[in-house]
Amino acid sequence: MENYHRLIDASIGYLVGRTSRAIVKRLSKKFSDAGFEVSYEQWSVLIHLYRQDGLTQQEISRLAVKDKAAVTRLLNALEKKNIVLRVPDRADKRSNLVYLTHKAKEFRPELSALVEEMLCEAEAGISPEEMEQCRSTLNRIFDNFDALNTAK
Amino acid sequence: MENYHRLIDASIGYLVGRTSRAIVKRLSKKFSDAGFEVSYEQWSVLIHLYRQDGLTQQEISRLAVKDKAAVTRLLNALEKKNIVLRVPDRADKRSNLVYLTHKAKEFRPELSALVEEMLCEAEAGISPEEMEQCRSTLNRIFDNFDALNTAK
DNA sequence: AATTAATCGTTGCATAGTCAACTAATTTAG
DNA sequence: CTAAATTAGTTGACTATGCAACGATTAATT
Repeated sequence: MENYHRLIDASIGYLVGRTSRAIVKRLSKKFSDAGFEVSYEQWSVLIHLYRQDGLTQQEISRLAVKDKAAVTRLLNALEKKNIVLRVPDRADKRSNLVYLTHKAKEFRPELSALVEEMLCEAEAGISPEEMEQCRSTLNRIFDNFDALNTAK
Repeated sequence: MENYHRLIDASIGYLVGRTSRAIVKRLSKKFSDAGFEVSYEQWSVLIHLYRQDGLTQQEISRLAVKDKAAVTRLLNALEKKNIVLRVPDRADKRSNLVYLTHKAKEFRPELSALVEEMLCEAEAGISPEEMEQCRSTLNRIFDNFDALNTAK
């Protein structure tokens, strides 16, 4: 009977899919409860800018592992809320350089704290070694697909 | 500097998110290349029906870990393509029982084979023990969030 | 038995993600 | 140096997701 187990409950697609949705749900709730008008996905763009300001959209797309069209729309939302700023690159007129506003810098610590909270919730009852092992395996799986998706 | 590492590259949200998207992308390509008009998400509903026919939409929603509105729409798409069939439950007039059509049963082996292929690609160069460990950790993480998301 | 609760499914609204087509700018080849 | 190829970003079309509100039906209370 249980030829299905491998295709469902034990399928890595099922496991990462539902975990991903649960995380988005949890962090979105934390953000909105705390009164921030930032979605999880918008955060996933912001965090790269917090690490380094003035990236092009292409760079953000690559770092966040999202389609450049998705990045365009996330930035539209963030720009409308005065959280980021697009500045045309004078050296290459095709590019925009994306900068954080003062407002964005101001609430960085609070957002980071909420994300830290979420990460702790995720890891409850799981040893650091086990988490590290899991991260490493997820990286290997992603690399396997990345090679296939980009190559062919 | 690298306070950011934990919030980005090593963040479980980042890792499961990008892996999930890579899997959806890969399997969608496999399905469409093979000429099937079924998306990954539609498959994620179908698979539960292959295991057991005649579920209610509520049951599918719970099994697939998706909002019931999402299930309604996936079933609309599947029904339009004559892959599933909604039958009003005579015992409880609020419910529909969802059945597979002959067509769906016919292409089950081929779809399953493509999913198996994808799972093998995912696990390339990773030992069975490591995969099992990863699955177990992902289950624990999901359970952590599930408790929080449903409880509060 | 009648009112109140809860449940099943649908719909409207909002956010995301991808692909393909397109414009504008830049780089590479001939 | 011009023509072709590449790159950056935007837009439109399509799919998927979740939340909240709703009507219909069933279950629970009193």
